Amino acid sequence: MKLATMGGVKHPIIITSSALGQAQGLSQQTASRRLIELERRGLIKREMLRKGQAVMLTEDGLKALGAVYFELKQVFEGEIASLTLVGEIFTGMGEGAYYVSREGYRRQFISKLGFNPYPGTLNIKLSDAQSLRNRALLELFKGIEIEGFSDSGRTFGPVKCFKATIDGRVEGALVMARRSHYGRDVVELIAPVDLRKTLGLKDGDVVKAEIHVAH
Amino acid sequence: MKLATMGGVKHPIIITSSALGQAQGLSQQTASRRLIELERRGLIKREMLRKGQAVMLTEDGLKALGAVYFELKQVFEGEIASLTLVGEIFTGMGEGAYYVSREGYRRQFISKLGFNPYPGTLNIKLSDAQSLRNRALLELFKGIEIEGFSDSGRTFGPVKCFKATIDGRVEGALVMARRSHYGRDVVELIAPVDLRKTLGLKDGDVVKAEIHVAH
DNA sequence: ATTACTATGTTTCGAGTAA
DNA sequence: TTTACTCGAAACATAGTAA
Repeated sequence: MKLATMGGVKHPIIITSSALGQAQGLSQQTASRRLIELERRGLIKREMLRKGQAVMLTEDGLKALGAVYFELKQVFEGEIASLTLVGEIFTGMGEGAYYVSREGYRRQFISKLGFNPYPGTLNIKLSDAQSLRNRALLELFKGIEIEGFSDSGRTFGPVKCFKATIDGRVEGALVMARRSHYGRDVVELIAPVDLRKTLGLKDGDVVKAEIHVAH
Repeated sequence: MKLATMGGVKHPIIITSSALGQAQGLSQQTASRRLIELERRGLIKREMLRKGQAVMLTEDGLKALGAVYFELKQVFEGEIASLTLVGEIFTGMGEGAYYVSREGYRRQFISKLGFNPYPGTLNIKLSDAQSLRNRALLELFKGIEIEGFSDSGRTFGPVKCFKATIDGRVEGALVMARRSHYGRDVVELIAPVDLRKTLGLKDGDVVKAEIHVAH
């Protein structure tokens, strides 16, 4: 938490173990040992410098902190209903259309999301820090589970979904594969209609998705 | 936190020490000891019942939890607006180093900014109109107050600081003396490291500082 | 300068158990 | 049943110091 409040979420912070200890009212040795332990647990990444070290939270580290934040948020503000993601749309290589139209998935989309998805996904590259944080928080929610299956010798993994309102106008869903072909800063949306056409979007346009997270 | 998430904020919750321990992956003894300690510190109120005890957070207990919540909120909601200042660096007459390394200031920098400043300041002459406007706006924010003090017959005045991200890489701070030896178009930055060395800067180079103004 | 190891002291934990 | 004490064990912190 101290590292996060010092700014180690966005950029690495350059700090010495003794300064970190001092900031926490602890010794240099304890700060050093804790940094080692956090690194071992994969919660931070470190790089040693001549004067101190560059420290930054990992995705897992931010997630662990998010779990605490979340619990407290529920105490102070009640349940969270939705998270907003903002980013630019871009064209993928058509894998989205392929997966979405697999019958094993399509059937579940219809029964669990309540709509027959248009064969294609809208790819969004998240741009701002808030969206990246919200994307990390989404990992903590259960969402709507789409089960994996096998089809003609291929296996298709399980997928987690969230209902979403896209640009305040279209009801669709966010789909998150356990192992995505994109990085953590990309999300994919589906809807009963062709989102590009319906919303009049082209590559580079900014789109906003409100993700509904029934707890 | 566990007691709060169990509902002990509004109404007392009725619980046994062994159930509380189990909920936290701890023993009955530890849960009991912790309840005693929380009560001693005035963070909870208790009433023993035949089967278990009625436990509720006090005002102080909720306040203590709130302090943690707000710190995390700033990490995740980014409730910190920021202003960008751009300008050319130049060499002063070494006064910066003198002031920064006064123990009366240094101690406060460590406790209030979270780092031990490198003994020297990076002077920036603001070049564009936007930066000059932002510099003026900074006067309106409270910032982080560094108190004045006396040392061997000399008085050192109060200083206002803002945490800052310099060139998107280093976390430091903007320091603004109430009565600066420079004009309104000059700002001074400090950081835990030698900014010139770390960022590879020389006189005349343009540097960008993102000033965080706690809301 | 740093980081981080070793040794030692201190705090925290839980088994056993009294009330 | 409970709560909570005692006490040995485990975890954690810091001083001293090597690299």
